[in-house]
Amino acid sequence: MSIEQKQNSDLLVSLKAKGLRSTKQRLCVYNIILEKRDHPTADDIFLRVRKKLPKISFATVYNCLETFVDCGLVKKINLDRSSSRYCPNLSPHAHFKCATTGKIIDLPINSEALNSLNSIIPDGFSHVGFDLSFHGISNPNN
Amino acid sequence: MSIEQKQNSDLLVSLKAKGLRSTKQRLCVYNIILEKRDHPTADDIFLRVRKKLPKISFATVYNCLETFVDCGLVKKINLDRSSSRYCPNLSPHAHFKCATTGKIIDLPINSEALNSLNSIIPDGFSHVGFDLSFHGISNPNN
DNA sequence: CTGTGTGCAAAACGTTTGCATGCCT
DNA sequence: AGGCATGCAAACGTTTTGCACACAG
Repeated sequence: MSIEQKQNSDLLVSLKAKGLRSTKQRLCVYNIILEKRDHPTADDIFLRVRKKLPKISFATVYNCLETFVDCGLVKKINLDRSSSRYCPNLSPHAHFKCATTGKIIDLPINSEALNSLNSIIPDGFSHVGFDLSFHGISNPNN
Repeated sequence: MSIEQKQNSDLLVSLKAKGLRSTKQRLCVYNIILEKRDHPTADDIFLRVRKKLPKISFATVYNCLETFVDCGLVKKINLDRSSSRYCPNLSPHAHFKCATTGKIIDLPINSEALNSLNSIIPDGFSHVGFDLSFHGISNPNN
């Protein structure tokens, strides 16, 4: 089974679990997000998907993305007021935005650092999720 | 010297250091941000400032806010795609957004947790700043 | 006086909506 | 066959812009 087929079957399961239909637009958008994992914006995704599905609309891209976020398949990240970006990395991680290259890099968060993050939250607060981003200059080798 | 005078003198020093002029609009916007410290949006600020300066424009509020952010007097926070919010707390802290009340609470970050955050960043990366936010349910007493 | 900051209106930008049509199940 | 998903265009909310005027230094 190819990686893409594996990915599609993940998608099918997740959609079915939510009572959602499998469409070629959803499959294509999902594969595009998994392909480069470069934190594309909705517009980036629209342009890439249109190469394969020239008739797809912007609204459909947004619909698909919202569906995936609701299913927990994709994370929406808002580093600033510009476009939201979409990330298929579901394990605990932070984002580092390089001021020089503009690239966004995933930084894994180990359990020790995760505990430390939890310690910031006062007792009695129920903690559902977090967003952590850094900005600076990444290593030139990256 | 009143707290407001102290605050204004901070602003005057910071503006002067950047070669910027002191205007009644800037003083008023700055005081509004310091007053309630409830992470107001630009629109919130506009409405509050207009009570004191009825002729102020939206563009001026945005200009002031951008100036303050550039001076490092105020932090701009983007928790989601809705309006940016402005925060005068300059010490290291995270934000907790309560899903029930919608309130945003500052959570101080001690030096231990700060070190832990730094440990997430790979060697060779120069780290300029971070943004950390949590969402969940805050303690009902808050 | 000089020119930066302001007020106004319109534009820009990313995203969402309403509605008719298409297609998955 | 039924109804959810799509495509289109227009609307939306937030923020930025261009320009003439005001006022701080």
